[in-house]
Amino acid sequence: MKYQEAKDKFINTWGSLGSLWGINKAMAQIQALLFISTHPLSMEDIMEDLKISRGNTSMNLRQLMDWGIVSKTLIPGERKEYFSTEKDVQELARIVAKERSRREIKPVVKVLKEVSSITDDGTEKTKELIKQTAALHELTETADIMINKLVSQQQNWITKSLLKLFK
Amino acid sequence: MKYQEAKDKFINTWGSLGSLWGINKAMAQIQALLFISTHPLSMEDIMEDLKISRGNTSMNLRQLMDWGIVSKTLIPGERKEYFSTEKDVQELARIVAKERSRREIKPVVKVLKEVSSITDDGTEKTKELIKQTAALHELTETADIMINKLVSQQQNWITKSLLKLFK
DNA sequence: ATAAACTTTCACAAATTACTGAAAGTTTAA
DNA sequence: TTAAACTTTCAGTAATTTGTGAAAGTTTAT
Repeated sequence: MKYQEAKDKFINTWGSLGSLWGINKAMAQIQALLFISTHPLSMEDIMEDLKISRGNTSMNLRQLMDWGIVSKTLIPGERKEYFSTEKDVQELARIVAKERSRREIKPVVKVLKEVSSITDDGTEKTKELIKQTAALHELTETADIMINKLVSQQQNWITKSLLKLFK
Repeated sequence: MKYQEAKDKFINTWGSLGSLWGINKAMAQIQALLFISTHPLSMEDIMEDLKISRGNTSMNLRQLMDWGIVSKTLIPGERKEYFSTEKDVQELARIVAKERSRREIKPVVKVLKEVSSITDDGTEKTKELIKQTAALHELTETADIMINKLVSQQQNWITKSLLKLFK
């Protein structure tokens, strides 16, 4: 497999994986492209390489910047804006986990908590609703906390100890 | 908040959370409905409660059964088929994690491995591609292993120890 | 064998989501 | 202050995903 083929394969695969971490295809592809690039790229570069429109590129770059994954890099003497992505995968994972937690998991945990706190009127169906949503609440919250912790600060240390523990 | 209101809120919220674990809205809602029901439901029951068509109900139930989350429950003397879902949230989490790993993460890990194994032709861009995809490969594989382990067998014990560790 | 009771399939429709391209907006240099 | 170089916005379009409903299929009782 040659460079170009490998590159395309990586960008495509990573692009379709996007849905798994909650971002769209173009966004994931732009990130992938920057991730394996040796230098910051301009909007023009990205458009050409991925064959997507100016508007699409602009909007997705903006989103990636909102997520804190991509940043503008000014190149001295150049008028154009250049973009580059966080290159440390651990840091990348940290950012993604944090953002998803904030945007998607937290609101659900909140609703589960509310629902599981309704007053028990003694009927079987109410008891079941309370019991099951409470269980889900606990699970979701626990998973959220763990993912965030796992993925953050003490990473290397914890990752290694846990892997040992699990083997 | 009364029973009906709480129930609707739960079903809707859980439904929109669906995308997070890779299933569509109707599928997540059906699962949610079964999850808080005190007894197995027929297709008719589900259609009426969620106001979705027969075809939609049938297809999504089938998918839920493919995932191993929902099963047919025959009620003696009844002609109709009844459906119920796994009620243990831990078991539920285990199934979902396993399926997603199999369907989505594994293939990506495979591609990352391939791409990071291309022959190094000495150019800077090839070195970068190899280096970055290798890092991603390691991270993805580690995350996959950990999630699967976390979510499986020794759950209670491990969950508790880890929560203590992290507090 | 027949028909009633029920489920599945699938062509088409509706809804949602993503993309385009051109116009409007912004910044910089002279 | 003007105009060139560049970026953003957004209305309209395209692509994708999800849902419908009726016809076809299956099972069961008689």
